[in-house]
Amino acid sequence: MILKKIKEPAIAIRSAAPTMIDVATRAGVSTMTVSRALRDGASIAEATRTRIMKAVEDLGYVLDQSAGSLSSKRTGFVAALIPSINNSNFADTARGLSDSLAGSGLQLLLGYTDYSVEKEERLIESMLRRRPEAIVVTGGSHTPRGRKLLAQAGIPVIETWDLPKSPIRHVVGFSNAEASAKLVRYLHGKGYRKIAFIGGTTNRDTRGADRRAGYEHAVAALGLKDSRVISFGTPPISMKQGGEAIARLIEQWPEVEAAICVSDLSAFGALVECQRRKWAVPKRIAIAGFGDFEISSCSYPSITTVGVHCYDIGNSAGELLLRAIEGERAGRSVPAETIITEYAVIPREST
Amino acid sequence: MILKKIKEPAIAIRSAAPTMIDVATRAGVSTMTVSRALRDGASIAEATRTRIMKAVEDLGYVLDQSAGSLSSKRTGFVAALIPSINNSNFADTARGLSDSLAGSGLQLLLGYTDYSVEKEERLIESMLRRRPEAIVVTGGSHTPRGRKLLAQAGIPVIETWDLPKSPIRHVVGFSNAEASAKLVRYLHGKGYRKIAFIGGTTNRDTRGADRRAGYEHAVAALGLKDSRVISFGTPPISMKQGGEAIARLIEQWPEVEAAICVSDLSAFGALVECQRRKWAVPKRIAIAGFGDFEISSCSYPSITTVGVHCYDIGNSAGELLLRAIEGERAGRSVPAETIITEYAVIPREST
DNA sequence: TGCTGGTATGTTAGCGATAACAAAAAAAGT
DNA sequence: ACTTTTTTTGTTATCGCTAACATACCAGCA
Repeated sequence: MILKKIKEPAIAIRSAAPTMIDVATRAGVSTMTVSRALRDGASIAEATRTRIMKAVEDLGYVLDQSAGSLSSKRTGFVAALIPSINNSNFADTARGLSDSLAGSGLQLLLGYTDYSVEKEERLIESMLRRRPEAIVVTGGSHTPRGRKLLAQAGIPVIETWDLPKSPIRHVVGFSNAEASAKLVRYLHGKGYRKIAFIGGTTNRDTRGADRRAGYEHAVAALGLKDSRVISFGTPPISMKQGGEAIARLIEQWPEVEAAICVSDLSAFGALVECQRRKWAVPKRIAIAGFGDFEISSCSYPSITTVGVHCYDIGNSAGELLLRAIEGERAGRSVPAETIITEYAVIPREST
Repeated sequence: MILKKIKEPAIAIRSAAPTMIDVATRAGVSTMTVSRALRDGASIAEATRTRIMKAVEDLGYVLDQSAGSLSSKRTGFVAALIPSINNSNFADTARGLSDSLAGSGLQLLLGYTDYSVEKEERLIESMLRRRPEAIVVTGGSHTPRGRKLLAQAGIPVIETWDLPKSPIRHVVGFSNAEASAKLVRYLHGKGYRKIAFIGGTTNRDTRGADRRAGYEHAVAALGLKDSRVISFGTPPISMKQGGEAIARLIEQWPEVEAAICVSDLSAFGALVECQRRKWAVPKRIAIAGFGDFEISSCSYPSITTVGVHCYDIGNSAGELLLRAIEGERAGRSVPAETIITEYAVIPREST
């Protein structure tokens, strides 16, 4: 009889993962003391802490944060939505964000929208179900419902990589149109007059669309008569598509002197296509990209581009969001902030 | 008196985000019914469901999954650790994983280890705190404690991108050493005899180290007297470092005929450096990479490489993990599985 | 009319942790 | 020795949801 009494709980306890109660029992303290020992900053007698840690180690216990966040009302999540995980620009932003969060105990919940606002809306909702303490999105274009969800979420919202006309709250970005226009003016200053733009076929990539708009605006402002736009491939366009696009460009407008590509990847594809066809770059045609990917500085000839501080966008967003979270928790009202990140035309050998 | 009673809760309730109780009250049902309405597959009268959805809409209610997972014991998380978020190979794997999870209701918790097993250990622990239903890691090298945490977690564990000697449980990958050896044999078959290897300085990138080992083994097996290894830069080495490395290689062993680079990025950097120095590729020196990044097919000349099915590694890992989760929940014992993914030498212009 | 078998909804009791307060123990001061 | 203060630990009551079981309801049929 006594034997049975001892045996049963022993078996029952080992079948499932240990909980804080198991640790507390083993260390001879209450769960609250265990909870305190596992977070830093709480006042615990050193001997007790050691005893608890021993029990934790013995049982292989790992704290359950979902349970903790339910009672503490802090999930420790920050949600971030980027268009693509395969684009080194956005990956850099994610890294910047992740790095700025390190040490704060916040964990990044990453989602990728595949450049679709509909997918973004679904992601916003599924992220919000996890009760993140802040959310970072890319760009200022959202579905009406997505926008509403963000606005009503009751957490800091940061839109990045763009300067939306009517931002939801905080912004960390720059004007893609203005950056693109700056590149046009740079080419104009170098003497090029017949300047073309290569981009994707749809406006799915809103930043790409903004760059095109900036190009058209700048070309008109400079009094260059015609704009020459090649739209080819579903955004984001690849290296290969950049190559095909430049072939079409030269076929359609043989007089063209320079091409601005929507991204460095397509610019590199265009450059290589020119090399294969023995069109000298920049003599026969100059090529410029956007984004300052590693490849633009490494190719031969190296590619003129617009340097964007991708990592900093993420990093600044992270710092802004930490400030906002802390402010809101302290009951202060946090004013909407817009951080404009820098960019610059980087002249290289291809123009 | 009565007025006060009515007012107070009204004020109190509106201050915070609405909970399921608010929705239930508004729709005139119990929270259980709301809970059922918000998940599919439950038997609910259509009229009731409509009424509940209306209340959800009116209140802007979003389900709290952390609370739900506490009681249902299912968090809906899958953790995945990759070395770098900026490497398109691993990003592809993450995408494959994410895609295979879509529709299952599972969400990816991504972490990057920066090629460090120590950082991996910390990440494993912080991921485990979120009680993921499965965990995917890159490679078979872990700290002893990391290994123990994984083994004791009580969830399916999948090691990827490698074929570990003693796997923890499931594996989806291939032998990097064998793949690298295959590339050596391919070059040997093309008549190259003085073959070099370019990689990083440390073994932090264990797959890179395996590739070097495979190279050395194959060179010895073919009876080629000397191995020529250039170690340069902290892994993962960049395009620029690939360029510097090949310059050193030619300086040190001018007789060298072919170079295998640890990745396509460094191979591209090496290629461009050769072009700048007017060393013909492949005539003066042949160059091969690893990974079949987009750049290797797009560069001019295009780069011979080993094609690895990165996306499939992630995708297969996802499918395997879904099976394992389902099996464990059904009480079945799930046998350890090893899925070997394909790879192939892709001959191109650079060799 | 009463019984069966299904569908639709409600009730109760946690899930595993932490906040907020309470109490006990130890240290310090007089 | 006896307060007073500080440090350490414990108690109780949730957090917001869902599992498991209980019950009400309805149609169909003998």
